[in-house]
Amino acid sequence: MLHLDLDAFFAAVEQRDKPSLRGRPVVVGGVGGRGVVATASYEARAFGARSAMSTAEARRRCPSGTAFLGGRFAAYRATSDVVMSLLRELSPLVEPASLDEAYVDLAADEGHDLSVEGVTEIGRRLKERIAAATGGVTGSVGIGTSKLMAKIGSDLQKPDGLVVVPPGRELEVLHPLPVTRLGGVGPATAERLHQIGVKTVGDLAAKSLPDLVALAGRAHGAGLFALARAEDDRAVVPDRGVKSVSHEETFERDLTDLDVLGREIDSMAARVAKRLQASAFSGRTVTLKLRRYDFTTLTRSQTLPHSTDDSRTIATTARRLLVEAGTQGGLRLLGVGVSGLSVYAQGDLFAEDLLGEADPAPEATAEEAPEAVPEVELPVERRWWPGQDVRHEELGAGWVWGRGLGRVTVRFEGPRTAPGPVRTLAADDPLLTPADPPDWSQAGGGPLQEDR
DNA sequence: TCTGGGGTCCTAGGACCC
DNA sequence: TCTGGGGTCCTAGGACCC
Repeated sequence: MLHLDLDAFFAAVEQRDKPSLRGRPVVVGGVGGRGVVATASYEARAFGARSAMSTAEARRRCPSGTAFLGGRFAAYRATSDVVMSLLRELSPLVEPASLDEAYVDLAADEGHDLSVEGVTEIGRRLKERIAAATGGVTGSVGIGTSKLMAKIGSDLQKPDGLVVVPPGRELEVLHPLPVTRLGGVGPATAERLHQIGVKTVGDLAAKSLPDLVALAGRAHGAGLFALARAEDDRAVVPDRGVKSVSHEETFERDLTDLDVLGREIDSMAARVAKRLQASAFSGRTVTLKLRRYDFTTLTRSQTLPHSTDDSRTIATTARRLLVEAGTQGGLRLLGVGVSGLSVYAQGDLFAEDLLGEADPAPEATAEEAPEAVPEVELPVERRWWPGQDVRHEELGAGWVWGRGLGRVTVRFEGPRTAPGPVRTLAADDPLLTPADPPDWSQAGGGPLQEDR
């Protein structure tokens, strides 16, 4: 089994596409007042910036000149797709765990030499090919006899690491590690384990199955008992079906007004419906998620008699659940989700058509979706966000560094240019427009990164 | 200027059914 | 004329992952 973990992935893509940021601290995540860090570059980690930390805290820790960027998920997905394709050349059994992580069952391809030397060479060549194909994004690779050992291995020498755990050596690698390195041991389980004197995986292995079941529940307890012994027969599942679709939003300020919140629900329901329609799914259970002013979080759900992918049905249900739950004290977050998904959808009116005919139905509802999204007039500088790709008709391609007071600051550079100049423009400059992510690949077949 | 957003899985109680 | 039992569905919440 091989596990790949791309290093500080979002930040690495930003540094690739923005030459002026190479070698400098970069933080990617929410850039608003209530944002948190998704990824910090290794330069930013040196100042204490960490994933899941509030962006405000990361700003306090990092020096001025640190880039704080919102995410460019289209760019991350495109790079992730390139990497996943390389993995699929190794084996038909590839399980992406996220944009930046995947498991590969090397044994599913009979051509591989699965000796320690053989898999080491596979890992080495894979890392080279990834760096070359992505314009320099690096990854850490772990290889072992199970998903557990592969994942542990990829974590041991980050960044740009390669660790092979030879068969038979699992426990000597595993037992000295802190229990928190096991997947499934988060803050709550770690705290309870510490209370019974368990700090390392070796400590965990000394506990009985009934003790662990009492501590963590039946499934989780049995899972911990097995993992502590390096017993792990979890298979690589190439395509885990989607189980739910949701959208949620934390507001800049807490909201109380039912009309305002209702419009937020409409817009979130429209986004969820659009994604359901795009994937030809619909679902029966609508869930509303609320986070109150004091951070207490609750969900309310209703299962409908028929599957739906209709934004109005979703919105109406969610609005009803909001009225029942109440907005007392103010809400900092609302979320709308649909679960209980099935492939054929659109309620019983259309179900017959969809099942019976090749033509997958005129999607009238899809065309109507935008009507539910109110086009709110934003302050002119709010059109721009840090990290965003833009193009200026005279100055060329660049990205947004900052904004405010009716102005926007843009650095004009791209993945294949030298660090470029900065210009401050009027936020309503008609020559400035949002742009697609830049192309980092060497389309003309020129020298690749590895030649440097 | 504390604490995101997208998910998954598990547990537990009550309703309901045979 | 004390209280079956097992399975499924629904709802809610919690833990966890990246």
